[in-house]
Amino acid sequence: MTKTDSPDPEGLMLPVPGVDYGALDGLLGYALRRAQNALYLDFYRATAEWDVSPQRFAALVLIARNPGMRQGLLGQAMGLHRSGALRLTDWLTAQGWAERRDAPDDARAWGLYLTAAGKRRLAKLEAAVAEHDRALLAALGEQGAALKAGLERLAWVATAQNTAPDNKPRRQKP
Amino acid sequence: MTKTDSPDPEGLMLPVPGVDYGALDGLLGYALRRAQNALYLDFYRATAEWDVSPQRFAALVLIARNPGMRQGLLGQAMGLHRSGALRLTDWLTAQGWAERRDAPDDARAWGLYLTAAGKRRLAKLEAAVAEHDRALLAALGEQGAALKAGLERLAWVATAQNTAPDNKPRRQKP
DNA sequence: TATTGTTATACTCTATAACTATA
DNA sequence: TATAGTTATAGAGTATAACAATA
Repeated sequence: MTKTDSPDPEGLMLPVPGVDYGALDGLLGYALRRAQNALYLDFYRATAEWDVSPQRFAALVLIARNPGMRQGLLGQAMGLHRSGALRLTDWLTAQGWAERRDAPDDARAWGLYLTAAGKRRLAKLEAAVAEHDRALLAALGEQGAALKAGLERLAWVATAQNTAPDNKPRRQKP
Repeated sequence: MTKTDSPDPEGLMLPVPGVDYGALDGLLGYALRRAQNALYLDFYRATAEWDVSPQRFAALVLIARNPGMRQGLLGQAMGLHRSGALRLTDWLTAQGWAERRDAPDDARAWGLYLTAAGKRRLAKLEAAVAEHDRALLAALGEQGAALKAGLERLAWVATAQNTAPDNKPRRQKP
């Protein structure tokens, strides 16, 4: 008789001893992917109690700081397609954390607002996330601030290459 | 009559003027996400001609550098579940770029190898990716090397927090 | 009993396309 | 004709669970 499979989450993109990573080890992009993978898992650990993904956390913050914002603007700020912003908003309203109200100046649009429950949830999440980030920066020491500045510059540089006038036609994401 | 929707890829996680990002702007994790988003789109632009995702590119490199490697080891190296490694391998073999051969020492396992076509495709991809990375590093100047080192340290630090003996139980990825 | 790989299934994320109502 | 949001659908990506063959 075979044992029932144990849960097998993995997800840790650790370098495996004995595996040759070839060109990957030299790539800035691969280092970035490894770091993002590790931070993603760490974010989940830090917020395990509240079960909210980084994306949904970001949406809560944006709606809280920009009450009445349009669904489409939320999508634009988060790099999402309209349909993605719709599903994200659906989820937040289903949790009872956000609500759609008619926009006064445009009958086609909604204004998004956090509910009282949403504000309470966000307050807990923000505390956990801030503590998590603080612990990371502390572990990195003085390298931390430089790293954050470097990442911001990298985002800018990569975007500039992507939107340069003379580059090849852009392909859709898969 | 309504116009047919034009394609609407978006995906650019640019800061939107007039939107207040609140706590997000201060978080290392959010800076990392923005950078990864920008680099991801830039990778696609640089490799548009060959239509291979970063993940599939990494799999090609790993199989090329570790001929005969097990499917499970590929998954482990890439942070994938067994079933994910299976689907990735299925896709690579369907393209005619990789093949499964019986492992000599274990009748349950496969050894993975690139085909001649797979090696040719990888050579083109590696050239494009290396050039892409070189351009990025050049744009970053002396900050580039420090950034890469910082990312590697960040991955290590976040993993250490995640696997520390006294932390809370880990939740599954969503 | 544990491991390798498979099959089947499901959920999330994100896209495309076509549609409605409004501007 | 363009925009805000919706619906329906599809494809990655990744997970769970149960299974067979082998170790």
